[in-house]
Amino acid sequence: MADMTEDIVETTERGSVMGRGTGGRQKLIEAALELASTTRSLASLGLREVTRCAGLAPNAFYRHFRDFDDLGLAAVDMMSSGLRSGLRERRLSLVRARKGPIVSADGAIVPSGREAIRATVGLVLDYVTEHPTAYVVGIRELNGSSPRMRAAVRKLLDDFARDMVEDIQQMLDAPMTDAVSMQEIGRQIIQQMTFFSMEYLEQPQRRDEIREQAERFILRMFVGEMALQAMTPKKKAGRK
Amino acid sequence: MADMTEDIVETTERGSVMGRGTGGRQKLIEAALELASTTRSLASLGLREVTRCAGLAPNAFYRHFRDFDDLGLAAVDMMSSGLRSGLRERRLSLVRARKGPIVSADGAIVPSGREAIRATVGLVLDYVTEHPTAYVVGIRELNGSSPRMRAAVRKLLDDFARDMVEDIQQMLDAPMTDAVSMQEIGRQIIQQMTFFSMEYLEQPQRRDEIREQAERFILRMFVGEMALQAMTPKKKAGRK
DNA sequence: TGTACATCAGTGAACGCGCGTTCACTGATGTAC
DNA sequence: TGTACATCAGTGAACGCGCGTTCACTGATGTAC
Repeated sequence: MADMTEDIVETTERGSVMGRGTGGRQKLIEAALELASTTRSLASLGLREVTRCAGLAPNAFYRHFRDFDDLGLAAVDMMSSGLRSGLRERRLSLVRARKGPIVSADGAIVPSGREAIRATVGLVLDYVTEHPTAYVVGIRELNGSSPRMRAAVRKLLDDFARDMVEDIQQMLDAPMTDAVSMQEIGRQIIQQMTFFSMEYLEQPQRRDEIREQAERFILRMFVGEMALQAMTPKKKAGRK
Repeated sequence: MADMTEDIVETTERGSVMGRGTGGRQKLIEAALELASTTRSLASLGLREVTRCAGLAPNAFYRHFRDFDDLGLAAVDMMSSGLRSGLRERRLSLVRARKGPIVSADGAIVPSGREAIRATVGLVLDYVTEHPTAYVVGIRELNGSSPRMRAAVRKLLDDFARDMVEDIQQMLDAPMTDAVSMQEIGRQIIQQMTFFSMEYLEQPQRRDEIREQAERFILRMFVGEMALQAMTPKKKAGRK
C-alpha cells in the first residue's frame, strides 16, 4: 500500500506540467482517502498519520489545509468532478444508442427499456468497482460527523440524480411523469444505489444477484409511478 | 445532557434488583452513544473521553470492555432489543385495527391501505425522533469502519424488515406477492427509511414533506410490484 | 540577458499535552461453612 | 447466626508515547526591471 502510494505520487510529480506545486496537496488527499477507506472515517484520521502515509513532514499539512474538514471538502471536490463527468460520459453512449419508452402506453415493459435499465445499473456498478476508495469514503461521510462534509456529499449525490434524470428524459419519447416526481424518483434510486454499491463491493460472490435486485428495484419504481399516474391522473396536474 | 445521563443511571441503579453491578457498564454505553451522536463516529472516540463523560476513572473502562469494538457491539445489542420490540409493539396495534388489501384486484389503491401506510410511516418517524441518539449512531455505523459493527447494524435492519413484512402479511387478506420478493421489498423500504429518518431529524421544517415522500415511495414500491406481477405472472412461480 | 526579490512547498527540532494502559489498592456484596 | 473468604466495580498514581502545533530555516521556481 505504501509502495503503491509512492508510485502514484512519483508519476504525478513527473507527469505534471506544473512545478512541484500541487504534488503535496494531491499526495495528502490520496493518503487520506486510502487510509479512510481501508481503516476508518476521515474524522478519526491523525494529521501525523496522513502526512506519514503521504511521505511528508507533519507540518507540511498546514501548507495545504487549515484542518481536516478542509481536506475532506477538497477530496469531495476532487471526486465530484472526476466521478460525475466519468459516469456521465459513459451514460451518454447509452443514450445515443437507444431512444424509446421503458414502459409502453398500456403499462407493459418494453424489452429494450428493461435492457436500458440493465445497462445503466451495470455501468454504475462497474464504475464503483473501479473507484472503490472514493465511493467508500463518500458513502461513509454521507452520514458522518462533519456537517459540511455531509452537505457536500449529499449535493454530489443530488447532482448524480439530476444527471441521471436528465439522461433518462432524453431517452424517452414522452415524459414518464412530471418533472418533480421524476426528480424525487431519481434521488431515491441514487440513494438506494449507495446500499447496492456497498454490498456489491463487499460481497463479490453475490454480484449477479445484487445487479438483478437493483434492476428490479428501478423497474418497480418506474412501473409503480406509471401505475399511480394511470389511476390518479389529477395528481399530475395538481403537483408540479 | 450530563444531568439526564446521571438521572437515567441513578434510576437504573436504584431500580435494578442486582447490586451496583451493571451501573458502570450502562453509563459507559450511554456516554459513548451520546458523544458519538453529537460529535463523531464511535471509532473516533477516546477511552478517556468516554469514561470522563460517564463520570468514571479512565481505567474503569477495562472492567467492562476489552476495547471499543466490544462496547459498540454491546450498544447495538442494547438498541436491538429495545428498538425492535418498541417498534413492533406499536405496530401491532395498527395490525389489530385494520385488515384488508392495500391495492385491490384491479390495481386501484384502497383508501384504507393508503391510510395504513401513512400510519406506519408516522409511527416509524415518531419513534426515530424519540430515540435520535441510537438511530443516528446506528445509521452512521451502518457504513462505518468496524466490520463487526456493520454486520450487527445490518442484521438489526434486516430484523426490522422481517418484522415489518410479517406484520404487513397479517394485515392482508391475500399475499401481495411471493415471500422472497416481499422480503426484498421490505429490506429496500427499511433502507430507504434510513435516509428519510436522517432528513427528518435534521430538517424539522420539512417534516411533512418528508413524511409524504416516504409514503409515496412505499406506495410506488407496492403498486409497482403488483403491476409487475400482473404483467409477468410466470415470474412468481419461477422464483421462490 | 542578467540580477534582485517574492513566493511557496517543504524541513527538522522542539514544545507541552492528553492519550491508552499498568499497577497495587479499596470497599462493598455474595457465598460457604 | 457469625465468620472467613472470594468476587467484583471502581480508584489514584504513574508510565512512556505519539499527537497537533509552533518556529525559524532552506532551496527551488516565478517575476520585475
